[in-house]
Amino acid sequence: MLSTKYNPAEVEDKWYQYWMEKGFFHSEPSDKEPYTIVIPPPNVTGVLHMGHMLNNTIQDILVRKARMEGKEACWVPGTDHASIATEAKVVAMLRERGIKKSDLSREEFLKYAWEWKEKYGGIILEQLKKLGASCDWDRTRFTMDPPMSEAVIDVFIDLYNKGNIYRGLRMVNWDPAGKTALSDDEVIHKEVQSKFYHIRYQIEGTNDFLTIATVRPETIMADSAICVNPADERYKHLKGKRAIIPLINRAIPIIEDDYVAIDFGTGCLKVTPAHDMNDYELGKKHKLEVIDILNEDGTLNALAQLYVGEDRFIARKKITKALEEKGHLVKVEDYTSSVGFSERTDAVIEPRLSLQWFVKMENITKPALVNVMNDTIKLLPPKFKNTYNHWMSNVRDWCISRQLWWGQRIPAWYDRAGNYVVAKTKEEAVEKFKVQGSTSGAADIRQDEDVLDTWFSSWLWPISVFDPSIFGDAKNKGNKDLNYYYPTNDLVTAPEILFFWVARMIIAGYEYRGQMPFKNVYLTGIVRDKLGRKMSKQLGNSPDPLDLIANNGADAVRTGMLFSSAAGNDLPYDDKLVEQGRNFANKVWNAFRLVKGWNIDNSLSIPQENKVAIEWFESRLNQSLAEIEDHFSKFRISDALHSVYKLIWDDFCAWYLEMIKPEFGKPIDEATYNKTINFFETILKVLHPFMPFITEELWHELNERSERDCILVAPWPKAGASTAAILEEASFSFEVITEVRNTRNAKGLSPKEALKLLVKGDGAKSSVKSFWPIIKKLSNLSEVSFVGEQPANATAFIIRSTEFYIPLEGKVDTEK
RNA sequence: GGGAGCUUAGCUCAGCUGGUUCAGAGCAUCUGCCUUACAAGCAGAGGGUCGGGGGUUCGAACCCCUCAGCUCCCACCA
Repeated sequence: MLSTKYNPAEVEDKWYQYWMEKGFFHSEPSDKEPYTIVIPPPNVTGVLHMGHMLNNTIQDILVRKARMEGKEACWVPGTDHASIATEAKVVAMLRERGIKKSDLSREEFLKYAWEWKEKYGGIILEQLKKLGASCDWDRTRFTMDPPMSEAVIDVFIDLYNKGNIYRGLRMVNWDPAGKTALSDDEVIHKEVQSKFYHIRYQIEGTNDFLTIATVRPETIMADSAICVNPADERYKHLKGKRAIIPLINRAIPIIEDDYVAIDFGTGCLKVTPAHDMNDYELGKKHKLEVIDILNEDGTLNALAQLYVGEDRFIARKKITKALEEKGHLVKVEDYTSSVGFSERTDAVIEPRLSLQWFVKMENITKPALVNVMNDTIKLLPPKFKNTYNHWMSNVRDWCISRQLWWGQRIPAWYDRAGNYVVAKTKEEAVEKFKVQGSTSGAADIRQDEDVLDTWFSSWLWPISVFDPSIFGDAKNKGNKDLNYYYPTNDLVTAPEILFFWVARMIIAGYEYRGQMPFKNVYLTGIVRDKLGRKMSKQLGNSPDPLDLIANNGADAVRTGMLFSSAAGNDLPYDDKLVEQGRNFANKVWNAFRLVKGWNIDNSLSIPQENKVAIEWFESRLNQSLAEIEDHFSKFRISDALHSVYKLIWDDFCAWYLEMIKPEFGKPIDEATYNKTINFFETILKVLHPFMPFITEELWHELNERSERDCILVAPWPKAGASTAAILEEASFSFEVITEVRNTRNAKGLSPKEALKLLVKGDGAKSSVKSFWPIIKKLSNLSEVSFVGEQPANATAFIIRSTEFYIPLEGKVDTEK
């Protein structure tokens, strides 16, 4: 006797292993139409969280459906080296072991990092298997696999040779204590009580003054201009004049820019391009001088003229005093501002200009913009097109150097004089120096210390997973895999990386393949908790996905996640959803138990009502299949699941099975039974992409199967014709049945009395002729007779203009 | 500050082209049922000024204007 409860634990691992053993997930180029997805590679040291679950469930659904449709389905898995996040984790791990990164050489640090990667690198992929992800594991890639890294270097060199990579000044977060640049993620912003100093500058050639407000008076020696808003009436008279920096008496221009807020501070802004991110941009725009007055340890240098060698904060105190003495300090206000601190040394971050590597975007972005706007590449939901357009039309050059060790090291080499060449190896670099007339040998040159931005490797992902060898070699058209699988079909990812990653993959796709990397981009929402907060480790508000799977089964978790996740909308997660998924699996299981328990009598002929039931369900099934197909074609995956859910729970279980169910202990006729098995198989197939495990299990329970006859490769059912008439008749009949049951139940009446109370018609012309036996069966009304001759002693009831008659006398079956 | 979006039942949301699914679904709540597949179930019920106001239209949850509230992304304030 089969348990009334479905037990996923007994089933899921078994089938996953079977699929793997039989090689069902593996794909090779073939005659079939390819269907390809590349996974958004999770951080190599990451663990599975709810966002991954949602994302990968959607991908798996798409891949499984494509596989059933007879396509050559290929889902490429892999991981990302995620330089910042991984390096931070390794640093933290070392710290726990009492090792400071600063005490290690680059080589030693990288050795630890690779050890860490080897140890934890595979975890997340193993977790995806528990979810049922049907990836082609033979194709697993890592963004720092040697060939993948080589591709990244090739691209750098190629773009450099084409003039699309340059060295430029950029503000970085400088840690004066650690004497190192920090990535944005290593900076902790804190609200700090500070002072707002109002300082007056004399206007050249007059006895007038203007007053600026600053929190950093020690940087006035680095000022290049004073800026006011052109619309500011107060300062119209200053146009074209110059102001004199107090104490050092240097004259600087007064410029106008609407960047300056009229109502903030005094409306006059001191522009200090060397020591403020915004001022730098402003300085660039107005071609101002950049005067860097700080040393790398945060002390003032000779350019400052004053307080040379003093620390910036000491200098601040001293200069404030000096300004006050000279009458230049108008007032000091309390002010709260956000200040960046070094995560490593807790020193106040100094914005510092340094030479970084940039990708010049204007030469390579155009096809990426055009082909999204004209829907060659479709963003789903399309609302993201606006955002994309706005961003791509205003792209800034991409700073690709990162002050880290974990990643692809920039292939630039410097000689002692500071000249540089870009070359793949040291030997090549020496050669290039030689060509330039430099005498630097291998011992004289050193490689750039920085690594490349993680996205500079992952933007190649859809190409390099298939063939990493094509970059920087215009003649290389790529291998068989690349030509077969590229462009891929769908990309499923989170909207927050639309620009970081998606846009850049599109750029790289056109630059290196002259073709889009994927056709559709499905943007999922963020998984949130009940309070609407993003699920995160810190908050501890995320359930452990593996626990969820262990307790409810992967099928339940997959459907649970999908029940409420329209594309691009956030998913408010609730355990109830998984429970609903589990209940659904159980419902399917019990439907199977019912059918499995029937005895077949092949001498029985098919009863009329079963014929009708079959005809109806066939139509209803086809109607649903068309609906499901429509949802899929528009990437309404959640809606597709809802349709499947309704088809199975309501139509198949609640109506169809009840219609054909033989009386207890009695056998079923063979024709009905066979047809029912048939239907069951079909609904299992459409359910398979959502619930791969239970469907595979039941597929094998319903029939004897050969070794490779698995539901995951069973042909996807196509919608046939459905007859409107029978669907209409059925829905009307269901109304009648429901009315009869309800009226009687609600009022505790006999059917006879109940029918008198039924709703009167609304004018529709409907027939229930062929459904009459079914109505009688399902509403337990053996004595009710249908339209036509009104029997003697009968009373009529009407639903929607159709009359029914019930005898006033005689036995009315109320007991059943 | 720049951009995008949201507001429909207690909760989460559908509602796709303005008109036969038009006021819906699931969950939650309440009522009655351990009924021979399923209590992880079945049969029912209640619950709404479709954020407020104005407009266009024969007709508005849907289009326009406006007000209010919320969310996200980017840039971050001398």
